[in-house]
Amino acid sequence: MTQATTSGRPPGRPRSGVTDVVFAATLSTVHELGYARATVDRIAAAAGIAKTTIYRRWPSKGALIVDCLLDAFGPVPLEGASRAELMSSAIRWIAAKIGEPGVGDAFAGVFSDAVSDPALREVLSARLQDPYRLALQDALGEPENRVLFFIDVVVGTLLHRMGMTGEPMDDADVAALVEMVLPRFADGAGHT
Amino acid sequence: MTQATTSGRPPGRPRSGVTDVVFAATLSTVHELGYARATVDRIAAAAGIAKTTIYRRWPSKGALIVDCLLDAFGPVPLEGASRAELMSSAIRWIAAKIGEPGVGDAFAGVFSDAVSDPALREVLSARLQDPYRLALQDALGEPENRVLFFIDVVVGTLLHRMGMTGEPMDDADVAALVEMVLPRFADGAGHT
DNA sequence: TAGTTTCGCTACCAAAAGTATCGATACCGA
DNA sequence: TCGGTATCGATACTTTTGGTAGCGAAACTA
Repeated sequence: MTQATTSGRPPGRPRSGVTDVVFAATLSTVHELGYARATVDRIAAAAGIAKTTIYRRWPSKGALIVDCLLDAFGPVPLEGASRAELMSSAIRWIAAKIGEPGVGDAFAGVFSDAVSDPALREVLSARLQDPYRLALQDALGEPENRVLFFIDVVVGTLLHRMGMTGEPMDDADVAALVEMVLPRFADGAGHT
Repeated sequence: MTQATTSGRPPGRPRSGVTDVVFAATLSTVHELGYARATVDRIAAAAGIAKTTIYRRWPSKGALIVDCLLDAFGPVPLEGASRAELMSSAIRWIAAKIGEPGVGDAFAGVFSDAVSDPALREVLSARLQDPYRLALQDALGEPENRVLFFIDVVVGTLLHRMGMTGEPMDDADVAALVEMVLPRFADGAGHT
């Protein structure tokens, strides 16, 4: 529950370690009620803590969701013998993550909020998109604009399906997405 | 200002023809302030009418935006000698429409709201997506799931770019999108 | 025990969607 | 010209929700 007591810890009551509980409560609440009805009050109740405690740690609901998604996603598994395998596994990985209960709704939800909130858009871009963009640039040796386009296509397609149907994309269509994207990225062909 | 007075009109004061003014006010307000700050109050003020008048015609803000988008988009220009030309022009058409001031923001905004509002999602799917889906199925002779996938890719990509950057996709990337999509749709190749 | 910080709790504010009411107005038919 | 009817603008209201303020209690250090 409490932090390690090794070195110069600041005085006062230590913060209780509730981030994991809050993340789990966030995803399950979003999964049960949808993004809009997953109010901060309800998330706090599901986590068994007070709403004010959430606002002591995260400056806004959007920032909480972004952190929650960061925790849910983790690093991209950029593995594969060839570029084709690497990109294929990355696409299937993000598709599977978005299909996990609550994750897709939360993702589409923050994305929606970011449309009319430049500050949240900045958070979303810098905290969530940039790490994956940089990892992809590094692994593929592609310029920034190509990787951004790749992300637009893959994530945009998956979120559009999620937003229009409420369900994640099935395996067959994910496979079609892989087959559509790969020829323009897997080898040196194609450019912007 | 008033309706035609030809035949059996219902008694009472006729509705004033303000839909065009409201649509224009909606787009310009969304363009100026963004989706979230384009409240119904402000839209009504921009249109020079009362908020209650808007709610007499549209049951919700989402329905208003969908109608506004329907009016802004109009029918798809499905023309072109070959399938490739037809699809290419359709993609460029929707990209250009989304790039028009206010349209992209409004589109991304309702889409966002629809994520956590099944009723609005139904409106969005039936009123906005289905007409274009059916027209494409008819023009291309493709099954429903293929056309839905096509729409997911094209619209999803364009909206993701709009949502992450706040700016519509530029011509070069739209061209890249066309080149990516065409080979999997323009001929009989590829299937889900 | 004194000092410091976080805790939960309650109350609160502001914004915005949507509703209710009411007098005024515009149209029809007689 | 005069009722009948339905819409108009205006105002006030309810409800929900993100976010803030203040307070006494609890947890930790020295």
